[in-house]
Amino acid sequence: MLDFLGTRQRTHTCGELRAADAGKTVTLMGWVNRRRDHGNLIFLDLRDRYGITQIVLDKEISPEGHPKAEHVRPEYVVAAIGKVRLRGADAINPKMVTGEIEVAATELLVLNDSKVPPFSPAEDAIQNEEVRLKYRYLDLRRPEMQHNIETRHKVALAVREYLANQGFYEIETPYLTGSTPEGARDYLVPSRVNPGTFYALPQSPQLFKQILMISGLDKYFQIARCFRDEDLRADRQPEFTQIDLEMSFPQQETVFKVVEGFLKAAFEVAGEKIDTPFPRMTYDEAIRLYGIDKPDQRLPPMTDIRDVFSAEELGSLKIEPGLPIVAIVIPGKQGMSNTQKKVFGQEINAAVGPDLAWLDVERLEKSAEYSALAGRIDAAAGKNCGLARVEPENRLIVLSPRIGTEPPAKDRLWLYKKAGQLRLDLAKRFQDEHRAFEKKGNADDYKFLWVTDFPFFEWDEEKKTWTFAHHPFTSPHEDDLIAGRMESDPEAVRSLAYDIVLNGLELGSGSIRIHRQDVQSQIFRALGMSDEEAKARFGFFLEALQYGTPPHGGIALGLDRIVMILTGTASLREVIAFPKTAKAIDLMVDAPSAVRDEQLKELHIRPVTRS
RNA sequence: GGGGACGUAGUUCAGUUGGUUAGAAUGCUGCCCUGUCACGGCAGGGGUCGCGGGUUCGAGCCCCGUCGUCCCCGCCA
Repeated sequence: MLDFLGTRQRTHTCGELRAADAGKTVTLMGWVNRRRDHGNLIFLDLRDRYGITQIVLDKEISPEGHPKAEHVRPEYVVAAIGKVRLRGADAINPKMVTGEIEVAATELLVLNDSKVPPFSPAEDAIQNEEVRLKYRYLDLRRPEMQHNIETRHKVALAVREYLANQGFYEIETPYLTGSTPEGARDYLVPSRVNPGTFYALPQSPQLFKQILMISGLDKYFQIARCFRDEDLRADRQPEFTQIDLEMSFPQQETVFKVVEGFLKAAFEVAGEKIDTPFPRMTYDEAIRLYGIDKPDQRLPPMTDIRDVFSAEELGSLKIEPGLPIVAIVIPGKQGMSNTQKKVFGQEINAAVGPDLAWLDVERLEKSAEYSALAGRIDAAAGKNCGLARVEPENRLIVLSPRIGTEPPAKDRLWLYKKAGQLRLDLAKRFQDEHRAFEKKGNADDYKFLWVTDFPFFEWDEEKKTWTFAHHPFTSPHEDDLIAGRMESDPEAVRSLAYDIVLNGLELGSGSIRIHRQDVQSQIFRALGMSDEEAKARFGFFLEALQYGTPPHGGIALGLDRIVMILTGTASLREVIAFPKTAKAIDLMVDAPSAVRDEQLKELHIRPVTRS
């Protein structure tokens, strides 16, 4: 039998009563976390967002409430009315913040019952993610998830507050819109009143925020939902949230400062201190030192050690001339048994492939012929990594292209990327030994980095053409424009695009935009895009550009990823209230789903069955 | 699109070389218990071994297919 709430009101939450509250008459409401039945004495742990408080039902104190408590089960919703009292010295629970007190109930209202849940919110996350997602409301009751959602809220609020104080306006942009210039697939929404046409859900508010600058709004931000119909990953959901901003008349550094400011504020509300400003690194440097455009600086960089080899050594070791020789340090990795070394060797062989040779400097050290070389390698790599020495505290692997190797292995970029991948694979493989990925509770836990000077063009191997590396409204370096490199040497043109990287994760990406119509046309021409094509895709925007566009630029950061790092979780699903599976399915609402024929007809859509 | 891991009770898992009636813990149900807090004690119930097909005298176990979840590559610039 359920009780009616009547005019009862909650007086306190389940997380706030302390010893100082002893004697107060209170009304608590919440979910039954656990029930411990001792016959004439029943304990209920009452849970809400704020915590857990122990309620005692004593047959003598509450002859009516006690029998109700006998029938109460986990996840029932109850109201307990009674007096806060101090627990006896031996009954204090030091594990609970409310552990010094309990509520001796005089009255118990059973406000709602519950089916037996498929898993208990009182326990840690179950392995079965399918069940967690299907019963998301139960999963979200777990304190851990409530903490993640709380952190997300606090971060978003801190960002809003910071940006508002810096003079940014929060402005909403449409969800029902046209295709934006990111390269991903669009989610399409059919138009009923315009047969055969579709809206696209925004991959980002890119064009709108630029138009807001043309509109003279000066500083814009939005915590914006974005949609991209691409295959998913642990850190990629089909809909995700960006902290999106744009400002007029900025230099790159102006944008960096704003981002550093709100990140500092955001981390602070999550209880983490970070140092600003963040270091800067060019794209070329990132590739050379880390083999990737999003370096994880919790690990030592790579070193090109070609210079320490003598001509004879290069010859006798059969190393391809003219290409880098890359040394990779595996921190905190030393002693291996012969069996381990054998397995290790096979793993690296598989990872580097047939075009690259590799050697373990420890082996080199032991050879009479090369021990001096080993010392020089060690010194060079150590210096670059800021280490006094590499072997034997750390392990040193050297990677070089075999002599006579064919393209693509002859390409520096290919080699650096391959080495960078190996560096990460090895770091992941030995993370239990070096523990570089574990939080240490200081500012070093968060290695922020600005990566700048991205190449403007990118070679599309599939389409055999140059394509834009960022998006087509990114401004090239003025110097490269002045020097005429757009035509003469497109590969060398740098863009005013920048990424913000944290611990090897791309947090966000932005650029200074093109504000001049003549430059914009030049870019489209360089990309081989005809005036007609450009007009068809972005006509409204090109038109807008011609009405007094101020220099402007901005950035967008993944809110979900920031919260993921702050909560130390391994998947975006842990920080999104209602996420989707790797196949973009919402298991709780069962979306996407088939719709009625009439609905399709109304939308002028006919399904095609693929054979 | 490709590769990998997993799928057995509500949940977490075990299940040997293919061999009787598929087990454990926990949760669940009932009874008992006035100081527990992962309470405890006694008793009980609970299975389409993801699904379909095949091999076999016999399949949770072997084979083929399929579905689902997760991870990675491609993709997402």
